[in-house]
Amino acid sequence: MTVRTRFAPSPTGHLHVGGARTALFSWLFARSMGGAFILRIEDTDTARSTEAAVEQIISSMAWLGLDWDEGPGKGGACGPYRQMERAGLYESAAQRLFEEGRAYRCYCSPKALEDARRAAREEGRQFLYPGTCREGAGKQASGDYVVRLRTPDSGSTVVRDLVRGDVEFDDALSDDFIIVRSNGVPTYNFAAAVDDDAMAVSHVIRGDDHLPNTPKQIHVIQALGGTVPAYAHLPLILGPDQSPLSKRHGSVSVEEFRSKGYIREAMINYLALLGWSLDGETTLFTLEELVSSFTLERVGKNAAVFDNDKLLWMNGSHIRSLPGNELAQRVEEYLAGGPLEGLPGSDGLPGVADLVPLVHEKMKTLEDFITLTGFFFLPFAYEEKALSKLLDDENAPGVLAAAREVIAAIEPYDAGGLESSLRERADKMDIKLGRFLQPVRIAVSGRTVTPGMFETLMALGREKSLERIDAAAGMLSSKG
RNA sequence: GCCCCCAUCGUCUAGUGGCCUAGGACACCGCCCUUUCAAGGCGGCGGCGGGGAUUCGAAUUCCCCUGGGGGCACCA
Repeated sequence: MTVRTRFAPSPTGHLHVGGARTALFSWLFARSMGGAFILRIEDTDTARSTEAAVEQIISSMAWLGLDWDEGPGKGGACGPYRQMERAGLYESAAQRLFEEGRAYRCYCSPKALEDARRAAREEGRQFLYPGTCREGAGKQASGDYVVRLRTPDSGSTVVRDLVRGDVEFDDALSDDFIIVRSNGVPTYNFAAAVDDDAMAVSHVIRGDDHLPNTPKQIHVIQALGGTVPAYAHLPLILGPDQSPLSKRHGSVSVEEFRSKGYIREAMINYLALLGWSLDGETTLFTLEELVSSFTLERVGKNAAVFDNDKLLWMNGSHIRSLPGNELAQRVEEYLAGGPLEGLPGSDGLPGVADLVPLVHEKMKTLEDFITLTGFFFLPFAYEEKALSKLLDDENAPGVLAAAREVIAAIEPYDAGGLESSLRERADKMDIKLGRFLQPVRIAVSGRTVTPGMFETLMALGREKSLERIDAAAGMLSSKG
């Protein structure tokens, strides 16, 4: 059997990390089985769906590297891949079911049903559509109607789930649900099932919240005479307080993480481990490694809390394993379009490629590049903490004067020479290197944390270094 | 209320009856390295929700309870 999976988001907002995780698992499964991955846009909720959201989702998926074999912008044998463009299919499917007596028209007013529902709730019992229009109601030829699927009154429907095992639902507890609204638009459970069948989806991989819907979809597919696919319901992703992850927990969209300087490798790796594990030992994976080791059998059943700390650590780890030139490229891309674009490297300033090697191992996000190296290309300013440390250091004036002398005199001006001469000078003054370098660091960068001092002095250049040291020394002496 | 799912360190998890005095990772705390900060190395803290049952033996099997979550729409 050919494996065909699909990711079917409804375009009502950005791609959420939960959705991304679902997409990733579907993608991984398809890729690992040599199957096809389909992207299908479920935009039947016309009130909430937007074109901008479609574009957002597509761009987030592309950024993550989750490419699809069939879908928007790609085409495919089972298209179109947007449900609103497939209206005819649902219509004819519903018509067929109606003609075969597997579905019927229901003329009950929404108001009457709502009242009955409320009454049932107040009495504490579950409301089930009573089947008022089930038999012979088609004769009633006037008024709005919806189409309902005739479902079994007894027996049970078993969902064969690859992560949960078999889950049994009592058919007596479900009713004849609506498959076509009075406005002619199909409902989710109908459209999704028709499409899964029409697109020959072999494995439906989706969030846990869809498990209770599954028997309905199975009923649709069976009524259609189709083949019921295998299902795999993934556990939910929770926020730190164990409630379902939502905006109030902070960043939840892939786009937000991207703009905060997270890289796709880390995002993918982290998401993969949210609900899946290889052996409990291996934590760092490349996309290729995930493809070769992913299996549905290793997907866990319990909901997982999204841990920003671990993601951050993992991002740093993946940044560190990027080749230097690749990281520089990512930083350039990250800066592109922002206020800093083109600033590093302009006007004799050190460029991104010059600076990246100095901070490569310190960066946890691409955004860190800016905080770590900003003093090279942004207008000089002291950090408050750094300034007070400089002011409090009684060695500062002497050290600055000595360092100035060394830096001004050294020939050639290189990191090795700088290091040995500065070390020698610190030695002579009987000051430990760390204490000696700190005032210089602050004078030159305005910060207490910088890349290695000698590399920093090199990247900044002799002239600028001296300039800043002189400014600091001047400030110190005028202050008394 | 009814139906369904889930339950190992704070978090992500390994674990499928003896290899578990429960392993790894993040976080946290020490120490080492060191030019600041990271990174790295070493060590530490910390967990099987509760009760029954099966068994020579349960984290692992079964039942109940508790807790958390999902669903019960002309939303998806």
